[in-house]
Amino acid sequence: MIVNSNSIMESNTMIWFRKGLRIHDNPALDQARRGCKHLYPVFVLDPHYLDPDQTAFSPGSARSGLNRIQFLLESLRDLDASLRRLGSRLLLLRGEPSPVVCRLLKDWKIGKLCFEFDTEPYGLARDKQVKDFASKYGIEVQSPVSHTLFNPSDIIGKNGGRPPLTYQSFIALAGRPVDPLTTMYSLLPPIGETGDHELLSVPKIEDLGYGDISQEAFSPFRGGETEALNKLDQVLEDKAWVAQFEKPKGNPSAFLKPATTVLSPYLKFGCLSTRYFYKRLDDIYTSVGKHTKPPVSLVGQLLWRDFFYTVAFGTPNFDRMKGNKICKQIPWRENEELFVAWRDGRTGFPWIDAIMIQLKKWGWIHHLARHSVACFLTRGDLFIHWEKGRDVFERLLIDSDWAINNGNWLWLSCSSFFYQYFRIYSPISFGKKYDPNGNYIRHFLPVLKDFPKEYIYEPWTAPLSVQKKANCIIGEDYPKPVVNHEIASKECKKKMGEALASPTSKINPLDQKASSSSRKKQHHNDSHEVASLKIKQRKNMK
DNA sequence: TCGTCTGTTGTGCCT
DNA sequence: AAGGCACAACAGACG
Repeated sequence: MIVNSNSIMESNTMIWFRKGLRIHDNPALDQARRGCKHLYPVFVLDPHYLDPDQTAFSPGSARSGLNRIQFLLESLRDLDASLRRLGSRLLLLRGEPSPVVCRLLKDWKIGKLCFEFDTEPYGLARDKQVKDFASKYGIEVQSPVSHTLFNPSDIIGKNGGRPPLTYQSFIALAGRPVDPLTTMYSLLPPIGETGDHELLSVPKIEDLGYGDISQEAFSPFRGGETEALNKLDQVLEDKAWVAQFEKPKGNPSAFLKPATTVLSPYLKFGCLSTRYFYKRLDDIYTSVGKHTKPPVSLVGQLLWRDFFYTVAFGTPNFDRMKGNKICKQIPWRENEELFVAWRDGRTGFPWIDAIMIQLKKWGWIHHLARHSVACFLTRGDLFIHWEKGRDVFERLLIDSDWAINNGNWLWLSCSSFFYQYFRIYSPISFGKKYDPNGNYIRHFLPVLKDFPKEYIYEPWTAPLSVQKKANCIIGEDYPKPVVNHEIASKECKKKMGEALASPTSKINPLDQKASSSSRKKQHHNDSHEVASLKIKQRKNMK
């Protein structure tokens, strides 16, 4: 703790925005604006996040698809506008965030630095550099936890130093979250001298070197706190819907009016405070009386978010199979061809492909749609590593969130939390039960739009005359299925059963040395199974 | 929390 | 008035 002896140092404060791109319920901002003469609101544009990467599989940077970059820029534009209304503005700089912030701290003679605590490994490493620098120069640092309902450290502490691994145990530890701040600002302290640092205005996506992007379909969801609060009001208007919300009952094929709130991208960037959202929901529950409960209710969804944040924070290598103590070790297979077919929406299963196209175009898909394609890629059909799928989601989703995305891939692939590996989503009947006419498929896969509904989920079974009439020949205009679901899912179940029963599924190659003989044996079985599956697939293609 | 398939039972409506 | 029919809701097997 730095003593408040140096009034010159005290007078300059920096609020460093990363997530938490909002004014409302922003503890870091609130702490920053107190008792300072000059307030410097900073955001650092990271070239790795923004600049085009030609080697990536979709338009975007090394770290993000175009839709999420767009969402971030919109959020920054909105934040800047809000700050300007309060007599301030967003100071935008470009470069690697930590060194840039350190330079600014020094050049602007900052006495106090505030930023929202970030629990992700990337954020922790980034912030450590800045904290070390600050402590070296006697700069006070405040980093309140406000991205989640609870402080993951508190929950882990209450649980004896280990993160709770079930939702119910998490709930038992959590209690009620703290109330959001309700302070309304009319004016923030002014910005001081900024010297010769180049301050940018929020770039347009065209300014980032993406050339002609008019061909890319952009997400229908706009970023920013203003948009978030408007959407929240819209969602909460229908109190009966809010009170009766049950997550598993949503319709994944609804896209004109999605079955969930689609507030996740705003939570991801902190355009919407999760504590404020919680409070608003709680008020509705109180006024309505009868309402659904966790885990299925809307509040239950916020708690799921905190659950995954907590486990992710307390689990080393949470985003990997190897070295991850809570992750089953499963001999996933390598198959680039099948993986690329999945990623690019060319599996030949219209339900799967339509979802992957919506993901690419919108940057958002329904929760159960995520389940469908994740199951298909991993334990359901292709038996490909969940990390490969995780990477695709992480890039394309506008709401992609490190803890939640990894948590759900662990869940869906039966690698952690959930192990009912024989519960496999059918790539044919699951979608059909919600959307028998196939409107969702027709919309996202227009090549199939004239297929009769009898065949639209399994177009390869349509007689050639039907294919001709629909102007879409399977194998030419739309791919044949890459696997036979009956056979592939049976193989997967067999392999999952063996993998989960095997003691090696618990052995963690980085922690414990598996005996070399058992490893060899496992590898042998693995390649044998892949070979036999390939033969079967070839047979089915005919 | 969030599977699929099949078979049974119950319901509403028609003739 | 009883039988036929379609369909929803549910239960159990499967793995």
